[in-house]
Amino acid sequence: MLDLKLIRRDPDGVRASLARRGDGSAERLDDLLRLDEEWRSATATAEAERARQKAAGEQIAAAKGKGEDASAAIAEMKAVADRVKEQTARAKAAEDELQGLLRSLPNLTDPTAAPQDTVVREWGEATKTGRDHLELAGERIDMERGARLSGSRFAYLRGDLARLELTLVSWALDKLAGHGFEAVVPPVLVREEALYGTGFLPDTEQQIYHLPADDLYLVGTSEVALASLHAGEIVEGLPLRYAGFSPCFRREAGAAGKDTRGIFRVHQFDKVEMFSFVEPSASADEHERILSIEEEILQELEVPYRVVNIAVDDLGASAAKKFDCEAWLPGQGRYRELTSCSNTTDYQARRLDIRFRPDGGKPETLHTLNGTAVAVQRTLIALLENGQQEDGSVALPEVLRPYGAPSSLPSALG
RNA sequence: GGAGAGGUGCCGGAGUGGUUGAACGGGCGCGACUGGAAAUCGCGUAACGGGGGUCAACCUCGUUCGAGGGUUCGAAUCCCUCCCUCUCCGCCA
Repeated sequence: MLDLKLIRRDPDGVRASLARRGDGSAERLDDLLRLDEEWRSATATAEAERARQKAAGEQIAAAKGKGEDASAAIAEMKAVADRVKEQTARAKAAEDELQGLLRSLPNLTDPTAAPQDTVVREWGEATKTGRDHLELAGERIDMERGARLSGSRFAYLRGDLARLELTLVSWALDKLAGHGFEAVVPPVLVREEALYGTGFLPDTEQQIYHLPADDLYLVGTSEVALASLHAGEIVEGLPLRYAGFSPCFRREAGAAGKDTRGIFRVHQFDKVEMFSFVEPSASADEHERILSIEEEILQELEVPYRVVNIAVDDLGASAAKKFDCEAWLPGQGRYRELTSCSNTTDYQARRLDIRFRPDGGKPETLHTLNGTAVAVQRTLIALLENGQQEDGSVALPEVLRPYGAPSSLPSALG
């Protein structure tokens, strides 16, 4: 949610920032300003009536206390009470409409968010082509039985690969702990408020699983649960950093026919996610910091990648700026998104009412950021395809050895 | 799933229709006392919104006693819905 006071102070600046999204949100600003004026005028009227009512109420109380008859005053107050009710309702209606519009607007855009997708840098040799992850994994990625159980886009991870997931996660959590991120296993079944608070609603409803019998939603990322960790709080000790490990659920409606082979795009996957709560002045640096951790992870996993500054018209509602790390996948012969990190500035924090107290000052809305550490399924693809040998076996990165990974996975060919 | 109890300020805990933003205690801050400290005493201790303002640490009005509705001249106190916590039984990883 945007800061209403900022919109009042600098409507043109806000309009220009929103206009970069090209989604029509900038055009709704005039309506918002009009509603704001209406709300303020209605509020002033309602509060003046209310003040009169309270003052008269005290007199009635005082009179009764002295044993005097207050029935005349009470009769008179009925009219005032009606007027208070009427004006309060008017102010509430204006406020509801204003809030509704305000909540529908996406975040402002960062001036350094790119006009078009822009490659920031590349790392590693992105030249190799070869077998894809399904050929290399064999039955260790079991799509057929996954589909028999749950439908398309579901898979069993078996044997070596099931073990490798745990290795990756435990390695990642250790690494993140070294960077100050506390490990968290969050709930993945959440209330609607959490999705509104993080800006996934009303933005991506077609992606989200809903359980109507209990009115709960399955999260598409632990970002939702991590952001809500401090909802409604005035937190201390910034920066606060969390590494969430959880399954993620996505309906992938609208992605029919896209990435249908293998586990690149599935309805359920596991992810280690970074999430930071920081002071506003620190969020740009934190964004770079999270990006550098993502790069460190890919480098240590020996996966060639490139960093892309994502086009401003392609950002989700809550992000002011986003980087993707795209890994080179020899099976596809191209770069594909593996991880991603966003600076959501104060957008989620305002919706979730998360603040901090600056030195001796009044509470202020803080900034939140999120980034993928390890998206397990896609990382497995990258490891399999980049580590593949002539004979179909797969060399694994050295860093995983201390966590129990073998130096290579046996071939599934044969 | 069944049966009860309860949600009040930073914390504990009063308060069942009328100057209650909220007794009392604790914590915390400032001051006094002290060579210093403890103890003691005094004062203070929220957030949000509107309006004003030398746009500020200020003034003023309003809101907030889990959330949202309702009754009433007036609600923390009465009614309804929802959320949460606790206890007992059942069930279960």
